[in-house]
Amino acid sequence: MQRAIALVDCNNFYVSCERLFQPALEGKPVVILSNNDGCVVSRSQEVKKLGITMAAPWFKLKELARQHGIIALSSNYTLYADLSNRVMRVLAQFSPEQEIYSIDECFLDVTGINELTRYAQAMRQRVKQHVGIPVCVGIASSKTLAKLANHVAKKRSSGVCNFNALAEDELNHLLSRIEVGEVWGVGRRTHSRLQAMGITTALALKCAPGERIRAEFGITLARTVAELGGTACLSLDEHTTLRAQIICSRSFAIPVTQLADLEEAVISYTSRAAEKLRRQQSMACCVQVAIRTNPNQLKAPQYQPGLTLALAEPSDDTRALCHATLSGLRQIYRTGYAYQKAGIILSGIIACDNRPHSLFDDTEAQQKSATLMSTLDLINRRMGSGTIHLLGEGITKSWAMKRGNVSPRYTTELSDIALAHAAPNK
DNA sequence: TCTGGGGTCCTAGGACCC
DNA sequence: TCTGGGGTCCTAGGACCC
Repeated sequence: MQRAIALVDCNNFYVSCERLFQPALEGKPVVILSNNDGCVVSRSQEVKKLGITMAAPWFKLKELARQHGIIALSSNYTLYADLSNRVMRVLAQFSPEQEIYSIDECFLDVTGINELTRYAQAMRQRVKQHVGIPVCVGIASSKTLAKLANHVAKKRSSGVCNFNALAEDELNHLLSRIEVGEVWGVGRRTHSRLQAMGITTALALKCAPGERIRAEFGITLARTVAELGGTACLSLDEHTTLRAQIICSRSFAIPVTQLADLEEAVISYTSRAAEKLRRQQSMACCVQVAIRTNPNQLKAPQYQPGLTLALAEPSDDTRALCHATLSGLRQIYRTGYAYQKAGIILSGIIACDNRPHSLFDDTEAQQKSATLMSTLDLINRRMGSGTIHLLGEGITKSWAMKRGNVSPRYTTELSDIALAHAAPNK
């Protein structure tokens, strides 16, 4: 039986989330900005038509935005994450095998289902009805082809495209009209190298000699070529495994020069990462800390050090992890630089159940730590993130990022719901 | 003046071992 | 002066994704 993989992708996800709660934004050009209102991370259809690209720096677009009356909102990840969960729960009803690939898309194994096109229409309708977010569905025999089918679906009013229902020459005709850079796994670098070889369309890549691709580009692109030919090389990953690394990094609202401010930031990021670590019931063996100056500030002196440290024993205790990241920070910090960003990475991640035991384990201290951490997590979940935190995180956080125009957390914060109702409907 | 954040996979090269 | 071959493990860096 032919394998059938569906890729369901939300349309302009962050913009659609905002429109759900501010219907007045419907039909207007809207962009959502990254942290610090730095660049564009989601665009409405009207904005895409103006030629504004993904990740374009906002400050360069302000004049164009004024001319066209573009509405810019700061990103509100709490809201987007909550709506994403709802979309994914609805889609899970359509297949027992679901891979949540990103905040706004998932793969579903729909092998063996009859009338796939009608089935895909049912997905769209149910998500629209239950959550209010518009989605498009692409179906094909491999994940890479399903991504391309979705690309085609986005341009159709039906919002659905099923490659499995097409004859070979019909499919090839569609692929011949898609630029090779649109193929999943072909980034900027590979795109220009392929073009230099005369491979400019998805069809040309599908027909490229596998061995030459393998030799010149490596195994990853060779798999992509096989997938374009309908041979599934990538399986659905149902995320039962632990994350291999947990990253927390942010740019500052203003350049930071003092060690004390960097210390506050690093403690705060380590605390967020430690929460994630405990949420997946795991411990880390290594921490990495990195800071950097602004690489776009070409004239300023540049410095971007990083340091990885092994912990004496695996830990999920915020205090132990902060102790390590702070010690790393103090080793790499130098005066005389204007730092723009700091980040930490937890790695060497193992499940708590697999923690190695040693003769010298202090069981009592370990239990105390576990109790303290789970109490901390419980309070922060109930009372709001950051209710209890280490004092070293700082109170004022002068370095914290700026978000000029953020919407209320309509679905997750009681006080914001009240605010939403009190606000006059302009 | 102002350019995000969080992740994965692959590869090359060094250290080390027998 | 001459200085093997093969294996493993780790890390850094590159490329990609959304």
